Amino acid sequence: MAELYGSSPVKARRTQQEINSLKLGLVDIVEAEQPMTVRGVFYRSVAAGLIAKTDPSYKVISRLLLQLRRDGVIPYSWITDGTRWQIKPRSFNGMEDARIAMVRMFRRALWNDQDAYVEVFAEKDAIAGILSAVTSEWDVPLNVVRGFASETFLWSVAQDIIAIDKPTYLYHFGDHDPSGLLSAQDVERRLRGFAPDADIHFKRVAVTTAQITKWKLLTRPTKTSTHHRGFEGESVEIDAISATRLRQLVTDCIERHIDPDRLDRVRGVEAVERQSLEIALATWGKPA
DNA sequence: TTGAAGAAACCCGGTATGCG
DNA sequence: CGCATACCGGGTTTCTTCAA
Repeated sequence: MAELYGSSPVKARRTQQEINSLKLGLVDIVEAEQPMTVRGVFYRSVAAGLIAKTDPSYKVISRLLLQLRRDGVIPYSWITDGTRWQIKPRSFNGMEDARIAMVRMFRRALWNDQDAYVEVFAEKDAIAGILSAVTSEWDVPLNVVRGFASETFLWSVAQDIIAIDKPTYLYHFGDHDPSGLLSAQDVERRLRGFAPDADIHFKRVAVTTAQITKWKLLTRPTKTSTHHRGFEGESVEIDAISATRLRQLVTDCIERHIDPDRLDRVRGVEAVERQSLEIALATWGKPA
């Protein structure tokens, strides 16, 4: 059996051939699921058995992805970095430009007419891209926690929940490992603390032990130095679940709270309003 | 040359240890 | 005993340094 890179106690260097086949594997992964984060590619590589889940291995992946992009093999647009951002006011190249943008971005708040309110939580950036494809479509907030949530962040989420004042359904996506479970529990506990009167229903959607057996997910040894009390068995990264299944999971979570008749009505109103907006703005900025 | 390791930036929880 | 601190665990990305 081939030794996984990085798992050997001997620091064996990769040959050029091994590096090349690793690169081919990376290209396959990125091509299939782009856009994704460097971290996301790393986890997918682990799930695919390409590399061990260790810090050095992560660095190898990140370096190879750098090369592949600089060499023009992988387009830059296929790799995303949600941790750096730009602050800039929205500005327009004239009124016509503004008019087009306004009509395009107009959306009716879908949940105003629904009896429930939904938010989704992701433990890490690596799956945020996958989940956001669905949450955006449904106008659902996606909260990316990054390990353990900050007090600041949870407080502001709680303020939204309090203000909306409806039965609130929170769905959490994270790893099946001691800290992952604790982090989810911690999000729930602190949110309830900040919004004690809110009607909150919190559910950890993934990774569950049922999913591990049902989908035969790739496991890794559990680190047992902290947080491990009461945790049995191997750990599983949420990245081991395919993007398709993850998308299906979120879709199910969200759609069960949607009343289709009311949705139809909102969509109808939205279409009419967008049209009105277009008409109203048609002469905007043009000489009478 | 390049792989491995360390550092930097930031947010956390839990536990062990030592001090007062 | 209670508190502060250190260190381990969880999350992300990139750059620099050192050794083979």
